[in-house]
Amino acid sequence: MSEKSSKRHIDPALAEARREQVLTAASDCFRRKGYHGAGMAEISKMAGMSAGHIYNYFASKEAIIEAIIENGMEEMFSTFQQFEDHPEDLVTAMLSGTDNGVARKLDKDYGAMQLEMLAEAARNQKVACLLQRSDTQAREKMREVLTSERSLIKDMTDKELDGRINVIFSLFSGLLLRRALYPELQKDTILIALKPALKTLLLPFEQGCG
Amino acid sequence: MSEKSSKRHIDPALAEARREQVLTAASDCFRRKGYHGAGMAEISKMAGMSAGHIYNYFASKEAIIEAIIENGMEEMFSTFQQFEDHPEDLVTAMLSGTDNGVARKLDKDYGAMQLEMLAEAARNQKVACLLQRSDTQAREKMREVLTSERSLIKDMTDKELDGRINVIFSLFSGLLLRRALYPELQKDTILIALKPALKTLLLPFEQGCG
Amino acid sequence: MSEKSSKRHIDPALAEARREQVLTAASDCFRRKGYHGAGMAEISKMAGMSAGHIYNYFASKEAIIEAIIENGMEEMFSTFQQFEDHPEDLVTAMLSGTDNGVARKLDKDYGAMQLEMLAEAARNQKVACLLQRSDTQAREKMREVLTSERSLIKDMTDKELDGRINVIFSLFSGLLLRRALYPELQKDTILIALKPALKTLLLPFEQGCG
Amino acid sequence: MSEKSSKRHIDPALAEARREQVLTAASDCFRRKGYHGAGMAEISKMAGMSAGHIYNYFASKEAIIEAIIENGMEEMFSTFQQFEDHPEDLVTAMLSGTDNGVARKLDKDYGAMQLEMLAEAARNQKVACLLQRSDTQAREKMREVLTSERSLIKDMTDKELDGRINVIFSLFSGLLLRRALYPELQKDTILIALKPALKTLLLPFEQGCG
DNA sequence: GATGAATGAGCTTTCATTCAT
DNA sequence: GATGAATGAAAGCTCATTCAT
Repeated sequence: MSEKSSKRHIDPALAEARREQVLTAASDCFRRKGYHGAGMAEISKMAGMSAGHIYNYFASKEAIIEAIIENGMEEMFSTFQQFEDHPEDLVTAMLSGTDNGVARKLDKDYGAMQLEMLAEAARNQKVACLLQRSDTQAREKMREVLTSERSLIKDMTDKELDGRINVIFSLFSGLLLRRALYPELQKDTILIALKPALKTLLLPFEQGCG
Repeated sequence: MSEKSSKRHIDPALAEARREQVLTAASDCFRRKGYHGAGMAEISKMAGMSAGHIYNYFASKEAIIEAIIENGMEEMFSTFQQFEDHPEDLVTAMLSGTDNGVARKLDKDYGAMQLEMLAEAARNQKVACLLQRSDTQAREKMREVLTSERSLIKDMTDKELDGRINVIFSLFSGLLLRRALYPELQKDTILIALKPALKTLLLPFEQGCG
Repeated sequence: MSEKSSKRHIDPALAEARREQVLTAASDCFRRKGYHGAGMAEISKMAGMSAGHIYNYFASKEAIIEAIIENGMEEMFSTFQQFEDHPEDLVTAMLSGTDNGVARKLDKDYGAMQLEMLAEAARNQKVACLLQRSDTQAREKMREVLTSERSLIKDMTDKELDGRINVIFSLFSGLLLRRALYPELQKDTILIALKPALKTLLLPFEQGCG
Repeated sequence: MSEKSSKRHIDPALAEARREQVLTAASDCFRRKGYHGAGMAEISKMAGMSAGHIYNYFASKEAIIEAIIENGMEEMFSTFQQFEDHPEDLVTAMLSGTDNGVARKLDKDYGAMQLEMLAEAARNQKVACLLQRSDTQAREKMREVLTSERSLIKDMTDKELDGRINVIFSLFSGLLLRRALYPELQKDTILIALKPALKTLLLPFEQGCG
């Protein structure tokens, strides 16, 4: 659970700065070489400190990727935050938010790191749990949005709601793989088809799609 | 780089059989343990030959996974093959094929290996090329289907077509990540929302979606 | 329990020879540097093989010292074997056997290795168990000798017998420490006092010692 | 080699107090974890000062154990001190003192540390010298006792005296090893046989032992 | 063709020690 | 005097790869 080494530091600001150095360096290394391919030696060199010293801030290499994931979780939630802030109707809000979402998924570095973590999750229970926890929270936030007063599909069965949410998430996270498999693909090309699909998923199915 | 050892074999048929033994064994090991988790010792035991002997057929461990990807390309995108075989109308065909597609994406070991390959593509040019080539072929096959006579959207701009195809692919491949992030998710829950979304993507957008 | 790596070897004679090489080298290193002070690199160099290769014969560094102990146990039993082989009366037999026993305890290398193992036993449960098992077997062998027909103290209480055996063992094993603390001490000087003490411990106490 | 750091201290009394803090803490740690098992971090925490600061008082970790041995010498062999203080006859005095001696030798932590030092002596000349010097002093003290007027064996050859002293020491120090090899052994069981053996060693051999 | 013994570079991690503050 | 951040040289161990047979 606790990704931090239990060592006490006299200057917490310095310690936090050092932790950030390590996380930044490690993210970069993992992205380029993968979790298993990146060695502590390389990470330490890039972080500008000795390998041994890293262990004053992180208990293990595994603790480093866990911290990276936890950092990433907060960022993910900001995506959903904007839906609540918008006073407009939900479909419009979500569609306008989509632009940013697509751009992020198609970013090479962001995507590589996400894929690396997902692949690691298949073999590493701890990593899997962190990612699943994060995903569950994101789905719950989404459920709140979709069942709020202004939602047009607020009176759905739980199961249908679950299906819709997961397909929406699938749609977005699948873009990660598009980037890997078709790097030249442009955001606006995607949006041509993504917006109608999303609209379908945010409105009652019967409505006009017979 | 080259996935085959350049060694000449006196009995090419035997050599090919041996290569198959190795690929079969390695696929199984990689699926269960991951690329990094599976060792040559384990692969060689399962392939029924010595570890050293494998190097008469493959230049390296990396060459093995490259060969697996190459072999696996057809299967990987065979989901779309069946669309051509069906004489019915396209939407129906695709929806009926969806069942199998979803099931496969939700299989744990299959998904883990796919993710591992995709993550590897982010840092291994050879792997990336193989996967991209495979994806390109699949998209072209899809394009043929969607522009065939029986398609309802055969008169689209290339760009819109490209967008639709990529979003459809996104939708399916995103399920890989759903499996990793939400293992309890059931196929039928997904289908509730997946089918309407797919229908939207296979019909003209104006038609009934305001 | 099993001190051997589970790896199968096609030529057991070669494997056994390699194991011996390692055990000989490791004994020497442990003697000179101690268990913690001797590194696998040094052992492997002295054994004439790579460090990695040692792990084909022993599962860990700990397994090596365990094997050394187990080898030493057999040797220890040969000391007691001679008591049974002698047709003479017990006191004479044991006294004559004492010469060898003293000589061995005073041997520098033998003693250093024994001490190293005993010190390790204080922190390492596995090592402690092996040594204790060995000691228990030795005490039981001794008990058989002392309660055999020709023994003059065969009708003792168990407790007194236990006391005598342990004091005899103490007397001999204490010589290990004499060697460390007083290296110039000669065997014949020891024997002057050791033999009468031993005689006391092998005869009824009342007999003439009032 | 030199157990003290050569650093000059402005307040020698404070420096000495700090040295004692370190030695007390280190003794405790070594006793519980062994020389190799105890780290400077742990010692420094227990000593109430920073790890780095210890190096103002001791040149190295090794210097600490050397100082401990030097400090501990008197206590280590104080068993024999009491013989001089007793006004009674020697055999009685020694036998009564035996109780304490046995108890101490059978104490687990005390014994573990003694063994560790003795093992260390086999490879560390400085440690060996300190221990040998201490042992020599103890043997000389013993020699004085055994050649005092009240001793029954005061007219012995030097060689026989040396033999007797060393066997007596062997007998006691061998108990250290008994504790390691047979932890359940009780003090009273030992004493049953230890006392007669000791008596033999403190009286002329001819007297009643035929 | 086939083996598996053997290598050696690499891994993560630990810890005695140094030194700027 | 005193700190603890920082170092760096090990440590034990793994494993893809090579090669004599």
